[in-house]
Amino acid sequence: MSELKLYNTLGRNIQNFQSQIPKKVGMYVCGPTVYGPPHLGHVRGPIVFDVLRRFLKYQGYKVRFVRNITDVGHLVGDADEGEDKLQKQAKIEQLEPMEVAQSYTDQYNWAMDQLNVQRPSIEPKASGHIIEQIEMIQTIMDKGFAYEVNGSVYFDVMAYSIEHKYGELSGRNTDDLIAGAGNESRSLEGQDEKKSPNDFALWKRATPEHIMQWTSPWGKGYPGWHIECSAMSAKYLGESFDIHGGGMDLLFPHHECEIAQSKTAHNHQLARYWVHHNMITINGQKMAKSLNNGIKVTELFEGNHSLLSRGFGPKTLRFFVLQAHYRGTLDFSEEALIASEKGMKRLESAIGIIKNLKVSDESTIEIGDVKSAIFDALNDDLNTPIVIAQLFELAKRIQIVNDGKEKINSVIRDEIGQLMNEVYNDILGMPITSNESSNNNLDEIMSLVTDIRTSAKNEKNYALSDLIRDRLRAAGITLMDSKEGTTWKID
RNA sequence: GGUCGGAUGGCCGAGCGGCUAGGCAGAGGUCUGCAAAACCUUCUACACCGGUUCGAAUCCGGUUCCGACCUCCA
Repeated sequence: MSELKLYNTLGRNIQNFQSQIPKKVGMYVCGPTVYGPPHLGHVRGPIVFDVLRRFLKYQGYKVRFVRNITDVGHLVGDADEGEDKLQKQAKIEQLEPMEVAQSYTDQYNWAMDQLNVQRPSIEPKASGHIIEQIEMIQTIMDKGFAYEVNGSVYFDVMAYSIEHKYGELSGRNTDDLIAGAGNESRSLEGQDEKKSPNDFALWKRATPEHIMQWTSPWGKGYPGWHIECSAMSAKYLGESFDIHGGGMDLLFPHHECEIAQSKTAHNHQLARYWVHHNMITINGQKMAKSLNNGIKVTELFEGNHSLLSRGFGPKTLRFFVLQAHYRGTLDFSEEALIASEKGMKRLESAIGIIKNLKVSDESTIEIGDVKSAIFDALNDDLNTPIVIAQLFELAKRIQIVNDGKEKINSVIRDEIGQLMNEVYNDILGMPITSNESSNNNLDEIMSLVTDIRTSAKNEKNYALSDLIRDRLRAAGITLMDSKEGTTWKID
């Protein structure tokens, strides 16, 4: 089997993956800011990194997967004038800020469970790591890379730039940033306190009405936008670890700042592989809270949205996401979702007939080529669309055998079953639903009903047979007639 | 304005020098009392203009359009 290769944003090329410690991987992924219900945009990253995590595990790695919860709240855009997001929501809802954060955290985790995204090994909260963040800020200050002004602490990008390259990840240079900064009118709070427009806050002085604030060596305040990830990743994964993941929109400034903070505090690189997934777009535009074009996960599941005529299951959403490569944008539409859903069902119906395939002594089909194509694709920067295409190829071969055009022996049949299970279920994280009903009573009843209908059909009493079919359909059960008899499924 | 990505058939999406994925939709067919489902077969592409090459969707240059980031965001 070939080696895993990943596109590393740090270096902007495909690189062979090698873990720092043999057979162990430390992985940090930026989690949600819990100030609103989960929407479609929140979904792609977790699914992508879940597949990466599952694939690493499949290859025998022990993975420690850390995904944070940002519950401290950051400054919001122009309309909200420096008010803490969580505080703002709290006022609206008349709740404790932590109650709001907890509620959205629960909603987020519920959505992740629905999507079959495995829970992180550790899910640290920013609010629970204020001490670690303060300590890290202090270290950065002690080393001369940060300064205090009026109870706020800023990172000194100029001082950092003497020995380091601020912009190594995002490909920006500080001059361009300054040129760009003056371009539009952005009157961020505290801009004038900074030595350079490039400097970013490590600690922010809190105004009295700020609910979420903590005591620090610089007075009451709250941590800056980027320090939590640096502090918490170091605590749980070490000062240098293997993979740091996140959305492309976090590349700058968030990840760039994390690198600067960690390099100055710890004297070595933060993560060795930076993996960024692209956005889900809607009508070609990214979906974001700030653009107000988001579809909530619950709206998608329930079909309760102007762009949807009905609901779509979490599995469909997961399949939809995995049908595109993680580094490209993925354009959302109901039409595309329907396409994924139908394809997924077709694939799964093929999976469902594997165990019923008639075996011969010999096999006229092989699957070695498909198997190697699948693992080559996974190793090639996690090319899940090709993996899925190969699974369809496998489905095709299953059907050909089922139609009696080719033969299969029990060895190959079991191999197909195992491959499907490993790839589709274990690695892609698509749970294979069993066709067998867990309800024996229902089986008995349906068996009776279909028998009645079959005898009605035999007597050419089509009025009765169609009535049964229509009534069952209304109840959510679809009957399918074939030569072998009538089968049924619950929609 | 700066930095970085894109433009593939009706839609979603792979591919990254020759073998021209895959899914959905469309068309035809098998099956069927009729349906549905399932299965089989099949038609539509590489934004535009040059160049390199025996050969380009794929490499190079230019043009047009689109997006992301530079301000919280997955």
